[in-house]
Amino acid sequence: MKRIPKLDCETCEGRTHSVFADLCGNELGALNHNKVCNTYKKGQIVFYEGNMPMGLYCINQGKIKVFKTGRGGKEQIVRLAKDGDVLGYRSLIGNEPYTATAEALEDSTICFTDRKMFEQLLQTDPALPKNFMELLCQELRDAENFLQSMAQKTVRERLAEVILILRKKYGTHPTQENRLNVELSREDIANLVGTATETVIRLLSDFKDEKIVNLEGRVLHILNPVKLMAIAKVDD
Amino acid sequence: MKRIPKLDCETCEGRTHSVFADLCGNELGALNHNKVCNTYKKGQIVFYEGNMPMGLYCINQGKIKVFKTGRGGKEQIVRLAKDGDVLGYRSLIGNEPYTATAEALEDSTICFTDRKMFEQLLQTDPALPKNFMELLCQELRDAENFLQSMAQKTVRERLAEVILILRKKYGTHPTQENRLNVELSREDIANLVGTATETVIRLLSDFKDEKIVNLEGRVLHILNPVKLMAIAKVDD
DNA sequence: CGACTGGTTGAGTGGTCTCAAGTCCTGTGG
DNA sequence: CCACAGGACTTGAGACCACTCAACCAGTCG
Repeated sequence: MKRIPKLDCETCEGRTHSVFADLCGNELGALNHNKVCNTYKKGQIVFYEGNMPMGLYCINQGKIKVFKTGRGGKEQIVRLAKDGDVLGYRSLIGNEPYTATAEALEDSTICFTDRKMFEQLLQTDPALPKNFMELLCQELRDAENFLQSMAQKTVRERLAEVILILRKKYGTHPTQENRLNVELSREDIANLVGTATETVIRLLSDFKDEKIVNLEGRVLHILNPVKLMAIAKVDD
Repeated sequence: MKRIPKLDCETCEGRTHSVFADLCGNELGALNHNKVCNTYKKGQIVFYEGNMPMGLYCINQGKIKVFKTGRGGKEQIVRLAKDGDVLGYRSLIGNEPYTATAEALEDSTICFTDRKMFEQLLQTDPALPKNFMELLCQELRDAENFLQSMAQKTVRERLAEVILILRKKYGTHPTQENRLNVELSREDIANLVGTATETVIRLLSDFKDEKIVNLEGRVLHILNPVKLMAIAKVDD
């Protein structure tokens, strides 16, 4: 992690689609004045499970995984984040220690505002609580949907679902239509699906044999999204 | 379901611990004026997955399960509710169809306020958005914790965890210290744990043999909570 | 009294996990 | 440039947890 010169919220690409989309000039100014910006190298930790949140993280650029660590050290990824997403607000609002750890999946730049600023913004801007409520509702819906998948689907079905979720979250490569715009290790995929790494490898290999995806190392192409949806048993 | 005379929010036992705890006199009056009250018999549906929410439900008295229905009709219970809890706010705030069905676990009385009133209250009372944010944060944390359990624990471990969750949520019988204050069918327990009914029966029977619980039909006594916690691998 | 629902028990199957033995990469230092 | 170490990835074999299917019992209701 390394401090870098302040980025300007005003021109931040991600912000326009974020929970801070409709901050007015004054508030933006205050936010700009208060925050600090940092870069994180791939693999570096943004915050640790168990620590108290001191403020809010906003991703300017990059990809982050948020995971809980169980007995035996096995990770369960509970959220994925990208440019424009905020991090750590769950524990900040609930005023409790982080229940998960956030780690950079690739080199990322992330801004930080302290708790005080955050609470002040929450009070001055009436749209902000509303936006956060809606964000929380979405997250909760996603979590409950995935909970159901965990409980009722096979690993094969969940893997198909996860690949579709990755496409929805991170989209496809700018120039290559079918290429997922994120590269995860087999282990990360397993920790997302909730299974063993070996099982992911075997099933991905099956998908490749069935011409549903193509694999070149961590680069994944979706060749047959329709079939993938059929396997995942999702409708959208 | 049957309409009953209006209950008074002012004297509602549950409200004092609820998200509406700090409504002022004016707002309470408006709420009282607007709402309607109904009784639901055990097994009756409060709202259906897929329908649009028309307002907010507040449980005056009773117990409710909220579940999602998967292919093959298998239910996954995603939430349990009791006196003082609000229902259906997730979809109401998110302005989307219900993603789950709510059904009475026992005879219950539930009040209903329409969307308009709800939105008005949300704007007039600054504490309300805050309370809902905190509620959503809790729910999200619980959902993520349970997601991890689903992914990493065995059915036996999850069953132990669920029994402890039931105790935490509904408490114990007024007169019998160890007796769970809720009676669920084996199938409901299975739909909570995310397993087959037969598996729940076998494992509960194991717990009984090990003197961890006692069973008389649906009445469950926790004889050895320490051992239960050890099995569930939880800390609190 | 049958029909029905909820609970229980048994047998067999198979999906997934674990363990173990490699192979393939990639970065590093000589 | 090569050798090497370490991590990521792959493949195989065996074990077992949990599911499904099926039969049966107990209580309840019309």
